[in-house]
Amino acid sequence: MRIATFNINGVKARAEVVLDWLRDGAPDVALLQEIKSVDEAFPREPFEDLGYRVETHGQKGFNGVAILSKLPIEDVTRGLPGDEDDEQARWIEATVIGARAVRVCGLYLPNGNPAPGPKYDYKLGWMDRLKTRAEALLKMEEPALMAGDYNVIPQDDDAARPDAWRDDALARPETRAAFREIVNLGFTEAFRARKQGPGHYSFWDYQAGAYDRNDGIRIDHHLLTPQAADLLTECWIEAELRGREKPSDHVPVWIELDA
DNA sequence: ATGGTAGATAGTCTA
Repeated sequence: MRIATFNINGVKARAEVVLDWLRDGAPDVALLQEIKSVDEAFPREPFEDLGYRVETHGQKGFNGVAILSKLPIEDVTRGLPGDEDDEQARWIEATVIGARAVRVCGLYLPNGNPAPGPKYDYKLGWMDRLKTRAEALLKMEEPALMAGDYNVIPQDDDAARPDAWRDDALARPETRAAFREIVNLGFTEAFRARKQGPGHYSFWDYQAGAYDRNDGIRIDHHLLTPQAADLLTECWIEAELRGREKPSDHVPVWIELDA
């Protein structure tokens, strides 16, 4: 089972790019972030025509997540638990039925800038709720993963210019600590389980020729429960996509599970 | 120091 996470930065603007990408790579499951569309406006048909079930959790204008799956899916839930008043569409879950059943959570973690401030408080509060959901996933003792745009640069190695991000909401010490707390519950960060060292990025800003200068950051991650980590065979970043026509500012991050 | 770009939307907000 191959699963990719991809912040597409708007499904209306990116539909053709994403459809071409799906035709080329044919992931079994695609977790999409920043669909920037309400559910009713998501262009389901061309995705269904490629053999994907389409489950969306959108809102007007911003945010929004989706799960596309070639495999059967069950028990879809929307919204991160823990705050009834949170109206931002940033979380969707489903159980994907392959050779093994895998609980798949797609997430778009708040950016949090400017920090400090109310947006940063919302980010840290959201991460606290994420930790609670993560603890519950671990207790199931089944293959499960949480993947998406975390808006977290975990370590200095994950940025081309770490000093430029030092005070940013994506890299502040409180952000990194909250991310570590979740990982250290017992999750495997798939990419770092497969590859160490600097120079691996999943996002390049549209501005100032960031991609041409390889001025990137690695903020899109797969966190696996121990039972899912046992099934991990590969993890890779499809950086090449950033250099094509009309790209998203993020690129897909893939994992392959023996499931 | 500022502005540089992109998307959704319809004046700005988010990133």
